[in-house]
Amino acid sequence: MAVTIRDVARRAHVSVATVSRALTSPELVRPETRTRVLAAATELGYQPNRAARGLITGKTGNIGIVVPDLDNPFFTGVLKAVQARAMQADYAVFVADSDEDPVAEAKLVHAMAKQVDGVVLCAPGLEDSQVYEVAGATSLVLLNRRLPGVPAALMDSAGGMHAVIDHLVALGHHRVAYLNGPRTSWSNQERRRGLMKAVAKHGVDLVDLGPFAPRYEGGLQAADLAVAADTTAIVAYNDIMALGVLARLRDRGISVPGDVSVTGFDDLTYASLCSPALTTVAMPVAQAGRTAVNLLLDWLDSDHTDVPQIVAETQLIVRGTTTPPKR
Amino acid sequence: MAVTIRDVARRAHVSVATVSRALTSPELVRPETRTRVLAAATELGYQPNRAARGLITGKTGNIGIVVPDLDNPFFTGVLKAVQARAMQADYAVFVADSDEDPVAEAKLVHAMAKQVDGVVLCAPGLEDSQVYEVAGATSLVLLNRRLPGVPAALMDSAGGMHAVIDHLVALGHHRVAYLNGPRTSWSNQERRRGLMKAVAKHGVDLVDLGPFAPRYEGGLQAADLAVAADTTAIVAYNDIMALGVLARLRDRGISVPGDVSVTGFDDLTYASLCSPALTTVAMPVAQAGRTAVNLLLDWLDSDHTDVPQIVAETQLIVRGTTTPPKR
DNA sequence: TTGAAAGCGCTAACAC
DNA sequence: GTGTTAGCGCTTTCAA
Repeated sequence: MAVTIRDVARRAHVSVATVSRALTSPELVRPETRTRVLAAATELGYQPNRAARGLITGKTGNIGIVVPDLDNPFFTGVLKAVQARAMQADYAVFVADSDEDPVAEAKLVHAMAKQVDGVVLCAPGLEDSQVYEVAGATSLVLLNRRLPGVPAALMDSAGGMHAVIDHLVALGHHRVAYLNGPRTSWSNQERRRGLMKAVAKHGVDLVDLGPFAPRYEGGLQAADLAVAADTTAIVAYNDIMALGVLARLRDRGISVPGDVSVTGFDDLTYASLCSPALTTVAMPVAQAGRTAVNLLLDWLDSDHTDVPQIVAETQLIVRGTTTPPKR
Repeated sequence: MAVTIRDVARRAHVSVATVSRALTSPELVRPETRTRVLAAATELGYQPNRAARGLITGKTGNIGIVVPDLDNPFFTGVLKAVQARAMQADYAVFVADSDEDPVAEAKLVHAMAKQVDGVVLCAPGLEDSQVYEVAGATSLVLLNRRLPGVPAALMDSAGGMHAVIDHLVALGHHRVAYLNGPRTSWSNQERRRGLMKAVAKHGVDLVDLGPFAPRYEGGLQAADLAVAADTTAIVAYNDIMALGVLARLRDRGISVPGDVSVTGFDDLTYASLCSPALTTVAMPVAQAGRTAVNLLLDWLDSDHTDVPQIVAETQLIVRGTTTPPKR
């Protein structure tokens, strides 16, 4: 068995209470005692049992994150930042992958609830009411989704999408296809909102396609529909779909950007490695991940009068898949 | 506060002990009692507190996984499978990212040790002695690394690299550059082992370059060196480096595969989306991830006489970046 | 088959 | 400033 607080107490010739205090509230013990306890703890290699501590304090020192797909670099980008920031704050992190299934998303939060102080939730597919329901089980911070009363780390997708249309219009495009991600996804709604606003402003002719699975395969499928609609530019819901579109167009001998311009969204690392490199919108995932953890930690000892929702800026990255149309 | 075992006991008109038994050792209670308890538990939405249970059983119901880089799809591929398999077995999973730092890798395992029943360790940079040292802290399964006495989920990288050379030789290449990953990495050693064997067998002229950082930037840097060495084929340690090589060659106006053939390793999804698509070796990451969890779970209730090390097969994927050399 | 009670490792009153 | 003690939610003897 591992070394317990009792072993340390014995070794330092004090009571277990003093050891506990020396470790968690140093100001409550005499400096010399504290030193002695700390020395004993170090010699023994003592590590407090967090589960036992949690049982009594009600805090676990853990946070959770649930994401729809760990194969999607967008979410692992968030995850990486979340885990880094959490570790810095001395929290450990549980991950769960819902496999894009809303039912699983809710279930996973509930399952985690007992073991964490709060969770960062990336659940684009969950209904609002469901989100409120799971919010009852544990403290929640939403990532990339805004809901009244729930803290959130957001990214300005609408603004990014507006910039995409501004860019295409500037190049001379008038007829544009938008490849929808999942209809109910907050992310898709936001992107579409920015799109519609820009489209209306510029009087662009919009062909609204989909919804498609926000995956490579979805792009493969969407490409043919977009081509049939005879547009000069294809705006994909995200990079992965755009990559699928690019692959399909290449297979069909349709040149990008010669015959058609294509844009993605997210700025995944690998999207810049295609030839031509993808024009896309950079999402500040790392920043949002860090922010989410900060919000969560703040939320845990706040009176909840103020519900922070922080928006990080997106940025259009113009690369090789967009040029003026031929006709 | 959440609903406890006491609430259930009260509701079912039994003692807490009976509730506990009904939930964990059904055969010890009368069927009717059991039914009554289960009903009460369901009505109340009771979920046992795992921390409290762990305190007494010594098992946490959690496993950990530590990886060098959550931005690397290779590791998130493993992670996804690990988490899926763990959830299936009713385990929750902790993740930690060491940021490629061996010191952090060891520290993270120690930090996790108290909260998990075991950990899946992806630590290419850790020294053997360090691995044994952390193995003292908790049950370990190594991923993609073989060490006597420690269970491991392996992939036949050496075989995959041998197949790469066989392929290049068959195309007519005689002078090949190998771009090393980190020298001390087990993975690089394995790949190099397969390479050396094949090179010796075929009498290929090998230019051994590096080590380089196993990242996109490493490939950027390596490309120029490989070109200067005047080889007809470049074998990269992994796909990410190969992607860097491709980008750099494109920038320099060197055609692939016209002027030089390039191969990667790992078969990341996005490696198939470059133009031309990358010839590479598929690593069975999902399979290895699942296997790792299975091994860990088995290990937990085994007598440790048998140390399983399971090797999954790799597969050469020939795509567009390899052709016969011009000269 | 069930209940009473001890106790896992720890923190938080409450005494001193 | 420090020790004693109760008890967090649960499982597991030990009796009945």
